[in-house]
Amino acid sequence: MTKQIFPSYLDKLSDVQREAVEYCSGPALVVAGAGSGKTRVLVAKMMHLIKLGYQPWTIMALTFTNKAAREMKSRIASELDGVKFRDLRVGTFHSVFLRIIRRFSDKLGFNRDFTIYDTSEQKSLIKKIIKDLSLDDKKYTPKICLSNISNAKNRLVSVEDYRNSDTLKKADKRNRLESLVDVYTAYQQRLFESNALDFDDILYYSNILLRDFEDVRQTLRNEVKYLLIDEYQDTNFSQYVLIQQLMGPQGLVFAVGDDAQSIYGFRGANLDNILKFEEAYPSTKIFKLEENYRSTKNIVNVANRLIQNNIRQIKKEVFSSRDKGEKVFVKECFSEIKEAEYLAQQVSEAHSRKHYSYRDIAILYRTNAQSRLLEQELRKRAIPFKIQGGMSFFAIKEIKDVMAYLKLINNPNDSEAIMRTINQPKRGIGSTSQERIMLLARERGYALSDIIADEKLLSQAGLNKGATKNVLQYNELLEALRTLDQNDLKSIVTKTIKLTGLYDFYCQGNDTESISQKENINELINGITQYEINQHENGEDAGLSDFLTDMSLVTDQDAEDDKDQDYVSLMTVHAAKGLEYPMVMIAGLEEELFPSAYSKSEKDLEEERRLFYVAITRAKEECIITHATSRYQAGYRTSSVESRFLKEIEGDGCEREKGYISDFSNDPDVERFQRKNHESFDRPSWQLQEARNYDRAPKYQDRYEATATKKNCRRLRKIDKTLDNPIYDNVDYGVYPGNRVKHPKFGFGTVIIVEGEGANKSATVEFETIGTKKLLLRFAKLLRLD
DNA sequence: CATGCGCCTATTTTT
DNA sequence: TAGGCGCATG
Repeated sequence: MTKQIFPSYLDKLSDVQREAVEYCSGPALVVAGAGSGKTRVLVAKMMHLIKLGYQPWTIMALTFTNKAAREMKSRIASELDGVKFRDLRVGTFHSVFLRIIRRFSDKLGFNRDFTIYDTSEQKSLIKKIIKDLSLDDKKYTPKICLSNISNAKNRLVSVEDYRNSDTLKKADKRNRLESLVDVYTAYQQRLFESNALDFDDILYYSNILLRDFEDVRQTLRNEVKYLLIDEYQDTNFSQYVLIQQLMGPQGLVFAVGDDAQSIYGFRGANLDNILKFEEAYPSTKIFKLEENYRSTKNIVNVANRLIQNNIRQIKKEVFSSRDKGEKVFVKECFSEIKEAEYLAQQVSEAHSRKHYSYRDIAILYRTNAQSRLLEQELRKRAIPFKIQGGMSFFAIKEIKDVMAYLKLINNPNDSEAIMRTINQPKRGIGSTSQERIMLLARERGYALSDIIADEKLLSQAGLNKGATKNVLQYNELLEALRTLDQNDLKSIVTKTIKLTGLYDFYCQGNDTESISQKENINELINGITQYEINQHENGEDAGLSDFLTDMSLVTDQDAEDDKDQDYVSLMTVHAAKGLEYPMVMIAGLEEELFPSAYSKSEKDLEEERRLFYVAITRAKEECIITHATSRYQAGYRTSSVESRFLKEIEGDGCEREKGYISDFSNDPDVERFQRKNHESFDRPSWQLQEARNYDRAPKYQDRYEATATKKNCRRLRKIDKTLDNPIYDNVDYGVYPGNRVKHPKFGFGTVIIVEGEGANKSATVEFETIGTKKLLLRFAKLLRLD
């Protein structure tokens, strides 16, 4: 009988999957290996709970991407009659809790119409703060400040906590960043004044709401009976505590995740959350989904062999019942150019000979910069492709401008939006005037929105007549925009674009830039129309504030892929998480690249290994891995050592093809590289100033002259004079004349002589003698600078 | 106040 | 090689 209403959702499951779905009497953790049907389990769980009598809206399901949330929602809504989209409390952590914060915003002292600041707004705000506090902007970069603030919030460290923490004080002192507390303090203050939150605040304030407000806690606990969490391995401390506060240690928490796929540590994800799930929820039942339905035996075995090398992980035996399939193939290429040629050729062969569709193929890489050459080679062969990720639509200048005006309609206090729009398009309010306004706001505690509306305040700020008039006009424009009907999205947007003058500014010219700007703006209008339609279909509101809220949480990651188009996908490994392709190619398996040069600690290396694991396990049928022995990077040609991970995957089911050039001196490529390299030797520009940089190996200092500049920083300029004592040493891995190599002791050097053949080459290298602080200082002395 | 040149640095990025 | 940013110039 039940089966008629709930068609076969349990039948489709394996035994373990079904057990996990049916266990509903306490917290549970599902450790779901790659390709083990985790989404299916989550959807089945939801349906099962509804079958047991839970009202749909009492089940909260949290994901990390909008895409995952949308997929879950639509699968449930389509399989269960009578369950409406909007009844499902399924969404990303951020979107679900953003709603909750809006509901209770008065408790936090925020106005209900608060804005969410994106990364670029955060950055621009922090820059102003650094300037205001007159801190050294070489030491206090936006990146450093923001990552510290973000870390603090993710660990639920408030401004006061930060100020009172001896540990943090010591740490900052050690890093000579004593003023970070002040930056954090000012940053929070400014956000508050602008009635704005950043991404981390959403989770942070949700925690505060649950911690400090008994009534909120009670209300929410009554509302949420069961909690489902996807990708649990990627939760951070803030999310971990949030879940606990909401559900309690005995709570009905159903967490699904794979510790082997935790790749967002750099964003605060804490692997311990999944490793120590039982400690947080003592009565937990653990289910392990170990059958990989996605990939062939060879692929699963190779991936297993790799991940074995990690110490911090949950024991499990992932297996495949499929055929062995093709071997995982590892190909050594001479250079990144050869690598790209090879991969493009493989794509083309797979398409023509093996009859793969282009959309069956993905090329993955560690860094976005690697996509360019691949792009070139694919284009050469007229292979259709799409690069996933890259610049997001909302990061485009003209789109940000329009969005800033829209935000300003909604939240007049949004100071970032004011500063962005006040002279965009140009209306004669230059940087001096802008600074004067900001100065007055800061010193006298006025709100920006008050100053721009008040002639007296403007003259008090020191603006001249012309500028004052312009500011007042700008303010009138804003007032006029606010009278528009906020529930007619399309009209408010088109009118905003016209009335602000942005349309004239961007859409008039006939040059390629103007045309693309015009296209982007039209794209925005189309998107808004589509948004209105979708919202109405799902029975949800589509006012300006809904739109702004939703848009503040979308990413390009969420874009639907075109099912009818046939193209090869290019993306970073991070972006590939959760996806699968019959054929996967992974490029650039070299030390310093994959694993990244920035991942030196054991912990970081384990994360890189997991990243490679994610990459391999995207493949269903075939996996090709490449590495180059020489790579042009950041302006230099460098020799690369193959990634340590390649050794780790060697064995059954894995085949390698190494060093195909034995006599490089006759290879036209080598000659070309030498020539190219010679050019870069002669490049006049090169770096290294400032004492703080001395401990980093500088580039190309075979010949330099030292000069002192005003700013107390030394500049060494290239002169035609060879260093007295070049160091020569042998390097034992594949190198080519003219390449730069790194020696553990001597730093960077240039290959001059290479002996031996094939993979057993060794090289004599001339090393720069000033790779370290000490040596550099000595060098400076030599030139009578010190 | 707007524009252009030269200098500097250079991961990954679910929200 | 490239984008971003600060400073100097018109």
